[in-house]
Amino acid sequence: MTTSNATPLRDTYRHGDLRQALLAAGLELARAGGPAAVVLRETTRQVGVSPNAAYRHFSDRNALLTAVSDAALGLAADSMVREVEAVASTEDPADDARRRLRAVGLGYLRFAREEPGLFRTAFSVPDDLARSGDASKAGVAGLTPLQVLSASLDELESTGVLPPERRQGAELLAWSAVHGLGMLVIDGPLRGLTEEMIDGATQRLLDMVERGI
Amino acid sequence: MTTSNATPLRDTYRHGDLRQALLAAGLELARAGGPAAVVLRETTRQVGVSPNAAYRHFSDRNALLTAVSDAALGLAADSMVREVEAVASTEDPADDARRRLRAVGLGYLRFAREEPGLFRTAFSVPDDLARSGDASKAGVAGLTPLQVLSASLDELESTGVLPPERRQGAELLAWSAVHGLGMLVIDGPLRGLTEEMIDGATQRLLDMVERGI
DNA sequence: TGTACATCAGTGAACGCGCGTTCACTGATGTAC
DNA sequence: TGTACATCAGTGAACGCGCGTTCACTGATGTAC
Repeated sequence: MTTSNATPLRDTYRHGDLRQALLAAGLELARAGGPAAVVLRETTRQVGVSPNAAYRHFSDRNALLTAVSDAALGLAADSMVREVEAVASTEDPADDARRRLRAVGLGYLRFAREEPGLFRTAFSVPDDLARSGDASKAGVAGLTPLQVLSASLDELESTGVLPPERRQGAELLAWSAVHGLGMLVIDGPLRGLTEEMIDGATQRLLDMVERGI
Repeated sequence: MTTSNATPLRDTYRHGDLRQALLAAGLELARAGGPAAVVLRETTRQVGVSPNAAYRHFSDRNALLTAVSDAALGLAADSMVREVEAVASTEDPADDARRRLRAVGLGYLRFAREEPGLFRTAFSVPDDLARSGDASKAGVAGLTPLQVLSASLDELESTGVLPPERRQGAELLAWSAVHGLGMLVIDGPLRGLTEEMIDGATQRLLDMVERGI
């Protein structure tokens, strides 16, 4: 099964592009039910194809889930980028950088709250920092979530807000804080909080990151 | 099935205490394989009892998983309490309080790293803040993880380290930071980090919480 | 104290289900001459 | 341009598996008289 994860060598298929169609169907299943809902047979059913047809494009169920998970990470990146781009620039670059870092966190948490199924799927496949910049995990802007965060932290450093000695590894701190709140809010003990409470907690959490990073 | 979740009315059973035995077996399965490994049939197999015997003590598989999850939370609380108790008191109560809050976080992260299967199981059953103090989630000290954290924050306030206006909701901030790091480290993109790197990240994360809470 | 009876924890067998995966195949498409 | 052939995306049928759950039961234990 050499073509399973690679770009197909031909560009004509009976189906059109079954790989893409399966991926899209898998994403919808993940959106509605998280990683466990990405069932190979159901995915093919959605597309209207026999179950084993999937094996032409994915070596097994796990390869499909990984592809769906990567795509979900790309969508998370999109949400983050969208929030960052909504920040208007002023003549105070340091303040802009600060507000953009907050936007990164806001976009991440917005994604977790609006698409909990995709959020859980994005982090359901064990990953590695070394692969957190893979193009397969990038959104439409071409950046992965980690890269969006890193770029924001770079800006924070270059504008003098973040001292250089605190720059290295700062990703882990910001990411942890925001990831933890996301997890606790969608699945965990903070599930029962009202929208307003979550908004408040989010702002205070971003304050903490800004102050403590 | 009225006796499923309650304490049995009789104290003699053929098995001794099947409910407890199933719970213990479920915990071992969770320890090794996370929540998905808590399979009802496998649990009864471990105990040496027929599959349907479990239905005398748990209304269904989900009730068993919930009980296992609660027990795992209790073990997390134990780990936190152990770390807090290892902090020697000095004549500086404010510094003691600070170091004890760090110990709370350290115990939480130690549990996540040493028992990833139990950690994941503890947070696999959707919960509610209102139920985060239930006795079923308490460890040997009688406290749940949230209660251990709250007690530490109370101490931080009473010693004047944490201003009263920042006390409310401070649980969410500390919890999020530490929970996120735990999740990212055991399952997520930070899985590949060395022990030393995780230790370093932990210290910096606790610095951030202390500074930013 | 002895006996008859009720309780109910655990048994044994079976169920339907849906899953992931494999097999031998078919027939539309692309290509070489 | 026409024909023969090779490729290979998708088919149809089947598999073994282990799951959660239900059924009618049994026989040891506790209890009432």
